[in-house]
Amino acid sequence: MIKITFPDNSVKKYEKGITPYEIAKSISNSLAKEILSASYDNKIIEVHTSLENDGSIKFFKWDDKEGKAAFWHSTAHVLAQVILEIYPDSKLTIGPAIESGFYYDVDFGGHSFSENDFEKIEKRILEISKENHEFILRELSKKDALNYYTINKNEYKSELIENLEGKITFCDHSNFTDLCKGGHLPNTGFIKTVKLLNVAGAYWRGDENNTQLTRIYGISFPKQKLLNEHLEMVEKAKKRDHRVLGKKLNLFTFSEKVGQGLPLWLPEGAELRNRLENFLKKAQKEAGYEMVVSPHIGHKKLYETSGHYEKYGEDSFKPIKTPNDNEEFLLKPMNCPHHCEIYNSQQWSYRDLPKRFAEFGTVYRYEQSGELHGLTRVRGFTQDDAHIFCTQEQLISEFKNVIDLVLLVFKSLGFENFTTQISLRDKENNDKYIGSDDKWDEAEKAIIDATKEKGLKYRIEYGEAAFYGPKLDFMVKDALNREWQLGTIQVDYNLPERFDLTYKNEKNENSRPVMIHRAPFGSLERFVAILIEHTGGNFPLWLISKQIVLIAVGGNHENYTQKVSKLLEKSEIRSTYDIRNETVGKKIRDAEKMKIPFMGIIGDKEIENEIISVRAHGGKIIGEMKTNELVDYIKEEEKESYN
RNA sequence: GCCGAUGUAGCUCAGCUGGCUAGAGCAGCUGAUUUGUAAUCAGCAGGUCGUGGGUUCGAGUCCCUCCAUCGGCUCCA
Repeated sequence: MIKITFPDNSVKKYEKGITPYEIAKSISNSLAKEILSASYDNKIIEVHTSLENDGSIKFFKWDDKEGKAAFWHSTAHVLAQVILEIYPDSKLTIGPAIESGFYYDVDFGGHSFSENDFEKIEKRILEISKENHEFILRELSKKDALNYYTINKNEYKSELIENLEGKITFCDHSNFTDLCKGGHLPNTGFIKTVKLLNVAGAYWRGDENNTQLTRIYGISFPKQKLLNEHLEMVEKAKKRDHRVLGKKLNLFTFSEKVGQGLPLWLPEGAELRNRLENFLKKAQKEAGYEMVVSPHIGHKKLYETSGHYEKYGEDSFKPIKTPNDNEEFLLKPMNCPHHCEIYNSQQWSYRDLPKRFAEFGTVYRYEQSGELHGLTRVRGFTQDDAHIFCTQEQLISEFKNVIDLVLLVFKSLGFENFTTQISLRDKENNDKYIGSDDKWDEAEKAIIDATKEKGLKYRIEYGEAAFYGPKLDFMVKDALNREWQLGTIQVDYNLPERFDLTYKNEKNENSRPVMIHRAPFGSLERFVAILIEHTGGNFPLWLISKQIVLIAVGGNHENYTQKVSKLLEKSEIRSTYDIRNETVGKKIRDAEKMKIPFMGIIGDKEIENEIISVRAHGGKIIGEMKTNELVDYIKEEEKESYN
């Protein structure tokens, strides 16, 4: 007998060799029906795995992350089976579950695979699923495993096995077998509906020098209803897409003639963007920053000095030449070299530090065409950049101050669900980094301590640091759950060296300052994009371009309406009016579509009593008020909208 | 850059297997209406069907090139 502990800490004795599925069944039939996966001593196991020792068990259902993972991974197996059935010459590689669904990477050889192939595959997956094949994991020696894929001519699987230690496991179901570490459904019968979503190219092992495989994405569910719900959710999310809303709300546009990845800000969008800039300018001024301005191009030598030309020159826009071809300039891909030269324009004492130079600097980078994405990935964008030049001793406190600034920005705009990523050096491969180990250790420790102290949720990524220093990034997800980096704080030991930046220390000796790159928004473009998706276009009152629209009843009350609108504007309420010859209903509908927070109705009754009938976006009636009351009301609401 | 898909009016879309002057709704313009909390009615105008080439008696529809967009991969100073 073995002792098995349950999540509620109760312990029961079972025959040795019992499986999680049998245990579930012993508790109740309905539980057994719902069990998708299980773990034993916190290790994911198969529901048909025999338990030989004491341990603690957990069952996973559809509502658990682990349950979904088993479900989707198992579906990937059936997908693979069908692919081999239809395309016997194709080679399978890997097929994991992902956050929402699964994929399988396949080498189809020369065959071109497209969405047109989906239907027959989906149909066949469901046919097989209905046959209730059990997933059975079995162990093989490395030799036998390699042998299997030598016979079946699959060098991808062989490569995977070569890199595995210990026991190799295969998973069988129906007539299909696949190298697999485990984590499956009891049987295929659970899969009631499957939808293949798209085809993509993906390089073997994520390396672009390797063969490009065909990746098939899909998702499956235990009930048809769940699939429908999922598809509805995706449709809904698409409506929040900043590219869709940006068009509807007249915020920005792109033009083929201007060029890809080069956004054009329309008046409403530009106003919003200006307001964001002003907000940050004010906060930065309070935090001791000084604004600087630098040109959009810089001499090639500047970037040779900074090292950027050597590292990225090939992938950049080509240099601009002078008419006599004697000199070359680059569109600036970053602001730091300029700011280094600003620092270098005079001599500093340790008493002057830290210097904090800030600029809304527009930069140009040649991003690969396939990478461009609305406003989140563009070729010309404006960073809310600043560079802090400080002593090594000041680093920690400066770093913390920057975190505070980023948090202020995020809080004011209602970003609550962000995560942070600390990017450190690769532990093994230390050569590619610039600067002494001591300084790196100190800087890395400073970042980790500061992040912990501020109580931030963080994950550490080794090897993700820039070659010049470690960094802390603030990540936020978009409408479709894709993660984007917004704010960033980076420590830099390289540029002060390359630009020979100095200050006089207490002993009147030249000392090297440390540099911090930081951008709370990251870029105005990406930030606005994510802001659009977060708010669904319902921007906070302090930020939105038009706070209220005054709607004249009929076409007749235009003078009074315009007069009130001007009065509001004088009191710094951002007001507009609608005196078109249209019905009130129509004008309200239009204002609703443009997501204007407040609507003020003005007709005979209002003119007579010198009041305005106010309605909020979404239909809530605020009530009737005098102009000055309305001003106070909106101002109060605006204050609250800062969070 | 790579894999796959898409591109028809300002916007959202229809146009089946190639066949007379390419359609609709919204937006726009004109007129009527002077309106009370999410669409008043009527009329008009608007398209070298992304670009360039090809196949065909005939191309929005089939093939190729390029451009752009979308979903991924790689990349992201």
